[in-house]
Parts: sequence; C-alpha cells; structure tokens
Amino acid sequence: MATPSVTERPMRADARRNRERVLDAALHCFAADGLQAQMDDVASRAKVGVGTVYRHFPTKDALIEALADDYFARQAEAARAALEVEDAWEALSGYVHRASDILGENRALAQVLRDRPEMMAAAAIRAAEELSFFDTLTTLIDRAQDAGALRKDFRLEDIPLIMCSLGSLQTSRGDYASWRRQRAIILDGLRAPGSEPLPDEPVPALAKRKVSGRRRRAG
Amino acid sequence: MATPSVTERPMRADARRNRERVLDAALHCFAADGLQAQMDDVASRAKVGVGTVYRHFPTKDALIEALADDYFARQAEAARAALEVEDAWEALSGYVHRASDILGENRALAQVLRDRPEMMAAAAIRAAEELSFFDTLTTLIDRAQDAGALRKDFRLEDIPLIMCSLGSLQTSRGDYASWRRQRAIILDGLRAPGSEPLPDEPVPALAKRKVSGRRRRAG
DNA sequence: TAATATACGGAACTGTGATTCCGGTTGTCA
DNA sequence: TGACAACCGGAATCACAGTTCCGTATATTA
Repeated sequence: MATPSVTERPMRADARRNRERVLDAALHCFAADGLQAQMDDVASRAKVGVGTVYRHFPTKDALIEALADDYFARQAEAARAALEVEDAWEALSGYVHRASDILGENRALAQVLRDRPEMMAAAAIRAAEELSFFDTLTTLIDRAQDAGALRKDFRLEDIPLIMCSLGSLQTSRGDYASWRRQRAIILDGLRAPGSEPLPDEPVPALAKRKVSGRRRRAG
Repeated sequence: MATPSVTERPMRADARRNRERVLDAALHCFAADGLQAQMDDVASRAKVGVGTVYRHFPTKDALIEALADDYFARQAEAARAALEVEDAWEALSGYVHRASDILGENRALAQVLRDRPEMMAAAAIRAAEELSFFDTLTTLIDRAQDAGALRKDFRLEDIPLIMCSLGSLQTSRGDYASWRRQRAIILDGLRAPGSEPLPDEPVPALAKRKVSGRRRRAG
C-alpha cells in the first residue's frame, strides 16, 4: 500500500500536503483526458514539479494504483452502509446504485476500470483482505436471495461484471452518458426470476487467495 | 470510405491481396494485444513491409476505421436477418445475441469499441446511411414493443449502450470473460415491464444527420 | 538560529512507436 | 516481350511521454 507503516517517521508536512495535491490533480487530469493524461500535466495541475510527483509515486502505475485503493475503500464503505438497510432488495440495489454513483463521480476511476481492469482487480482483492469487502457483498447477495428478491443464479462474481459494464459507459462524456438507463435495465434483470438460467461459465474465483471462510449472515 | 469509387481504375492484383492480408493481420494483432499493437507487428504478421501498410491505410486510425466499417456491415446484415424471424421477441433478442457474438468473435472490434467509441459511432452512422442499419433496428424494436415483449421505455439509443457494455467485458481475456451472463441479465431486464420507468435522460440523437423518415414496418 | 535530513523543481535523457522516403520490384497493357 | 505506372520493403526520422538526476530550498529539531 502507499501509506507508510507507523514505525516510519511521519512525512514532512509539506510532503504530506503535496501528496494530496498530486492525488487530487491526478483525479482531475485522468477524468478529463483519460489515463493517457501526462505526468507533466498532473504535476502542473498540482502546482508541483514532476520530480515531486515521482518522489511520491515511483511510476505512473503506482499513482493509478493509489487512486484505485482509495476507490475501493469507498466501495467497501458503501457496502457496509448497505448492510444497515432493512429491506434486502433495497440494500443490494441501493449498493449497486451507490457504487456506480461513486464511479460516476470521478470519471477517472471509470477510466482505470476500463483501461486497467487487472489493476482494479488487484485493488479489489486488497480491499477484500483488508476490509472484508467481498464478505460484505456476499452477505448482501445472500440476504436478497433468501428474501426471494434476487434471482438465485446470481453470484458474487457478477458484481464486477456489472461495475465494469457501467464503468465503460461512464467513461465517454458524450453519447453513452445515459448509463443510468443501463443500470436500471440491469437491476430489473437481476430482479427477474430469469427467463432461463444464467450460463454457468467457468469463472475464475474472485479471490484467488485465501477466501476467508467466515461469512456473517445477517439476521 | 476505404474502398475506391468505381470510376477509378481497379487495384492491381497484388495490391488487393495485400490489402486483405493487412486487414486480417490487424484483426489478429489488435485482438491479441489491444489497439496498442504496433503497425510493425501488423506488417510482419501480414508478411508485408510497413510501407505497404501505410500505402493502404495512411494512418493507424484509418486502418482501425476500416475494421470498424467491416464490423458494421456484419451488424447490419445480422439485423436484417433478424427481420426474417417470426416471433418479435426472438427477433430482437436473437439480434442482440448475434450482434454480441460477432463482437466476441474478434476481440479486436471490442477493443475498438472500448478505446475509440467515437470512431465506432461514426462508423455506425455511416452504416445507418448506407445500409439503413438504424431503420432495421427500429423496426425490430417497434415490433417487439407492439407484441408486448419489450419494455415500452426502451429506445434505439439503448442498443449501443448494451453493445458497449458487453464489448467492454469481452476485451479482457481473464476475469470478465463471462460476459454472456451479463448479456442474459440485460435481456431479462429488457423483457421486464420495468419496476420503474427508465430514466429519461437527454440522449444526443443517435443519427445527428438526416434521420431518414422512411421506416418500413414489418407485417 | 544553525545543522541537516527531506523534499522540491524542472531540464535533460530515453525508449517506444508512428510515419516518411526512396531505391528496387512487379503486374499490366500494347 | 518491353515499357512503365503502380507497388513493395524496411531503414531512418520524428515526436511524444515516462523517468532520472542533481543543485537548490525548507521543515524539523536541538
């Protein structure tokens, strides 16, 4: 992860401030120009030299990765918040809404999701391990299915598919801007019992690492 | 368009052959490496010098554009074939199936759709003008809605959204490979009456040019 | 306030990949 | 078959970013 461990001496105040500036600038630049926005642009938007950018993030990829980690922290938070919602369908669909809104708020992330899916996947796994992100989602899904509000053949691995497809629509500022329509269609598709079962393709397990066994069921 | 008008003298035989080779090679290379595949790679795969590639396609974009045009020719054909199907829902959903299969067959096109949506949009418009592609789709949609098999708030502009979102899933060879599940979900979502109406966002008209008025209704 | 470890800026360097150029080939037509 | 326009190959060119480097500036701490 990007943040230094507690054993290290804290960053100098200006360094900490600049780090934030850079992250912010990156969000803006990538949102505006896609991932091909240049490091020089990020630097100048942050009112900082390129050297400073590279001090904090040794490569462009590292910078992008940092954004991805921030993003999944917010995702995990949204998922956890959804657990509080009483109605099981409202909880799950509410999460999907919130999650895609988060994505839509900074187009930069949608760009990352589109252009660097592997990187996002890696970040998602980190979030799963550190914030039990997947566990939370699984709970939401189980609850909705138990309540009969979500088709039975839906599974955890479908979530990234949904996010990916919505994200790809969000990246273009023009014609495909009405990704919300697509979201509504998909949500209705989830609710449907399914005209026929979803194709059961061999999906690589979402978390290739330790799939922590504990799975807290909500009452 | 890429093909010379009939008034010009026909291409020399070797030139015509090489043109095909290059197009083929491009399909392979872009499918394998994405649009960042290099012109040199395309050339050597086509067993041809780079110069030859550039003779036929003055820029890399022009090459990609040619692929896009071929693609929409196939799309238009699929749409027309769907008109033959008796059942209105089968016709439309069959088209969506076929259309996304075509996209899936050459990942290269999915890459273009993902990385150059504007280019695809332009190609689609050309197909609309020359092959009345949109008219055909409109017919399919109208029929399905008249038959009560397709939600009323669906509209022509949603088709590219669907193709885009499926295409973006098809581009990654790994985790998101199960785009067919997503397709099934979406189709069920189309069939549904809709838990609530689709958000009616201001969508830029699909064909900014002359929206040819004729709209042949099928019996 | 002096000493020093950190951090900063931005010119210069580099690798990559698109595009150009031109001497040599080869279909095509009389 | 000969002449020539059209075509071919691929080394060389050019431009664009990512990354490095190092002299200078500044928090921090004693």
